[in-house]
Formats: sequence, C-alpha cells, structure tokens
Amino acid sequence: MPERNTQIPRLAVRRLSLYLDAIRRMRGQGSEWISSQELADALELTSSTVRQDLSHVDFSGISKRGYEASGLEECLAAVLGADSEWNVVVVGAGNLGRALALHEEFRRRGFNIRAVFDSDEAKAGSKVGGLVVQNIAGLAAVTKKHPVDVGIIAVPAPAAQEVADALVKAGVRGLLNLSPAHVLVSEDVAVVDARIVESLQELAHRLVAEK
Amino acid sequence: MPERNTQIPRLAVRRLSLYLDAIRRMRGQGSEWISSQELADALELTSSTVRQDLSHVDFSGISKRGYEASGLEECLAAVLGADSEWNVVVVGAGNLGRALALHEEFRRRGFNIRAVFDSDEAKAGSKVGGLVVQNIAGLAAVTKKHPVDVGIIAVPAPAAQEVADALVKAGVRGLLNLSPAHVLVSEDVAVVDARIVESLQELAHRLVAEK
DNA sequence: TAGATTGTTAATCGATTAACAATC
DNA sequence: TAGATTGTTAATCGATTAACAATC
Repeated sequence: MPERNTQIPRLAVRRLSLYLDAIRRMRGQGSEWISSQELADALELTSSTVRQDLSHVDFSGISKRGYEASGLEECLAAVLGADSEWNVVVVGAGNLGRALALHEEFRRRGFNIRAVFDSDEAKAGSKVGGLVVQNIAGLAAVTKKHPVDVGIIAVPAPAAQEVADALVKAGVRGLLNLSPAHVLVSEDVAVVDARIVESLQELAHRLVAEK
Repeated sequence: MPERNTQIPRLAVRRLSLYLDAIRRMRGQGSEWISSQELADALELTSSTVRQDLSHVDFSGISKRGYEASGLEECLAAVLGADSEWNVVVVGAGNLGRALALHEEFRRRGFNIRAVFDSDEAKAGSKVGGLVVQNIAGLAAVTKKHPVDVGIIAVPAPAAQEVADALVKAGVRGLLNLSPAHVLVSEDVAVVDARIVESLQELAHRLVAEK
C-alpha cells in the first residue's frame, strides 16, 4: 500500500520507476533479496539515495538482508500504477506517432493504445497496426465512450498547444508531450515533456564544450 | 562567444535550449527585443531563473529593453552547438528507430542521420528513407570513414548495454539512450537518457496518486 | 555473537527565487 | 527625467549524501 498523505518528490518517482525495472531484471536472474547498495550499483546512485527514495513507499527492508524482491516489486508497481492498465490515445500519425502507437514496450507495461488521431484528412482512414487513424475532430466522441487516461502529443511544435487543449477539453488528465513546444494546461492536468530534441541538443552542447 | 571556463549547470543547459526555441518563435512573430519576463512567461518560469541562466552565456541585455533577439539567438545557438551540423547514427531499426531516422525535426536542427543499424539479419538491406539498414557489425567501418558525433540507441532494454559498448568502441562520444535500461560508459562519453517509458509511468503515478 | 544493512537525522550541496542597486 | 529591466548577491528551498544508532 503506497503512502497516501505525503507526496513523493518528482525525481524520486522517476527513480522508483528505474528501481522497479532493475528489480524485475534481478528477479529474473534469481535474486530474492536486493540491497539498497545493489540497486545503487545498477543505476550509478548512492545507497543513501535509494534508501531515501524507498522511505517514501510503505515497504520495509530487513537489516542485513535488504528488501524482499517480490514484495518490493509489488509495492513499487502499486505506487507507480504499473500494476494497472491504462488507456492511451496518440495524436499525430506521423513517423513518431505511428512508432509509438506500435511500440510493444508500452503495451507490455499496461499502456494500451486505443486510438490514433491526425488532423490531416489524407491520413485519416490509414491503418496503424490494428487501428484506423481518425480525424482529430472525433476525439471527444471517443473519450466519451471510453475514458482515456493519457494522451500522447506527437505533432509538430506549432500544433502542440491546440492538441493539448483538445485533449484536456475531451477530459484527458495526463499528457505526454513529445513535441519541443511548451504547452500550458490547467493545473489539474499532468504534463510530462519528453524533450527528445532538447536531449540531442544537450549532447551537442557537451560535445561543443569538450573541445 | 560562449563562456568556456565555467561549465553551465545541466538543468540550465536544458533551458537554454528552450529559450533558443522560444526566441526563434518570437522573432518569427516580429520581436526584435525580448525580456527575461517574456521568456519566463512563455515557459512558465520566473524571470529570475531566466536571467540566472543567461548569465552563463556571454551576451548582455540592456536595461529597459531586454535582450536583442537575433544576437541572443546566435549566442545560444553557438553555446548549444545548434549552429553546427552533427553526424548521427541510429542503432535499432524497429518502429522507434525508423521513426527517429526519418524525423524531420532532427535534420532541421542539424542532426543528420548518416546510417541505421540493426542486429537482425532480416532487417539488414531494408530501406529507411534514403538509407539502407546495415548490420551492426559494420558500425566501426562506418565511423572510421566518417566521424560520428551521436549514436541513438533504439533497441530493446536487454540489448542497450552492448549497443552502447559497440558505439563507444567505434569512437562515438555522445549517446542518446531511448531504451529504459541504464547504460554504463566511460566518463569521457556523454549519455542522455530519453526515459520515455518512465515519463509514461510518471503520468500513471500522478493519476494513481490523484485518486 | 558479530557484522551487515536498514531507516532516519543532520549536513552538504545545488538550484531557484527574491531583492535591489546599477543603468539605459 | 522617470521608469523598466538587467545583472548579481543573498536568501530560500529542495535534493543528495554522510553518518550512525537500531536491529536482524
């Protein structure tokens, strides 16, 4: 059962996700007990950071042994919603949007792509895996029929804000923004920016600075 | 001319990239002078943060007017390497790898995809845009002929480390890791993790926590 | 038991924000 | 000139790390 009253720091949440992955991998290799030091080594963190992070979830380790792997996995999965199924729509049926809609890793983790939208009439009707690309105008009708948890914004920067507005208006409360644009939303909506272009630019900066 | 002696904090570098984008957009709308407050408003930051960040680059604003837009754009582009052309290879010719290889936004920003690799013999020979997918074994030969600045890791998590090793061995000094795995590299190599899956998981967490 | 590892407090470090003199 | 905005210092805030008593 996750702690409900205190909210977990954003950066800690990110790491909990990494711990969950690492624990699953270690369990696959036969580990039944995992120490904060082992997790730290796998992710290049300090054991202190790991223990601080885990103090935010309601699962206790045991002195001398560490954390019982399957219990911690279950607890982290619950805190992160990784034990649930999520309904996701992708807006933008370009290369990136189609790739994400087909991304096996998402489905494996419970993120189920239910629909793909595009504003381009020429794209409407084309297939992405088992789904038919729909005109963005049909978004509200879809969310009305089946609640959508997350909307992935995979359109060029200039269109990102209007797509965000449309998703929010349709009742979607979680947005993953893959465009480089900053989108403004009301505060009851969660936005995470993927910042792929900025990541490349950060690499370029480091390569420039190195010289 | 960028400051060379003091290194810019990682989070500030990320924001410089956002400022550059915002400035270009504002210039496109006719702005010739831009204040720290305008940039802050566009990105939901404080003007104080913007001024602190800009103090890391060698470009002065002017009291009462703000920053001269074209000059600041040029300066930020230089600091970030956004005024250069970069040679990029993609490893992994799955949905995501192919999408990134074809991503127009990258080319527009000077990140030129020079080759696409995959370990799957069945994929070798297939086309991705104008490029032919090559077997990963040919990586070193390619980097020997033309220096590669950045390698994009677009393979499933279990293969990420060996791909990173291969890229580093081939002399690539910047890695963009799109897999959820943590990769270990020597310290003269820059790695940026895209963390797309973790971003979705963070959204799921917020939706769980909200209830 | 002896020793390893947790959980937690306190210290450190770094990033953000506030404040304001300088100045155009 | 008067007022707006920078550049920078100091204060605050938050995140990471160190340290260690508790304990299995």
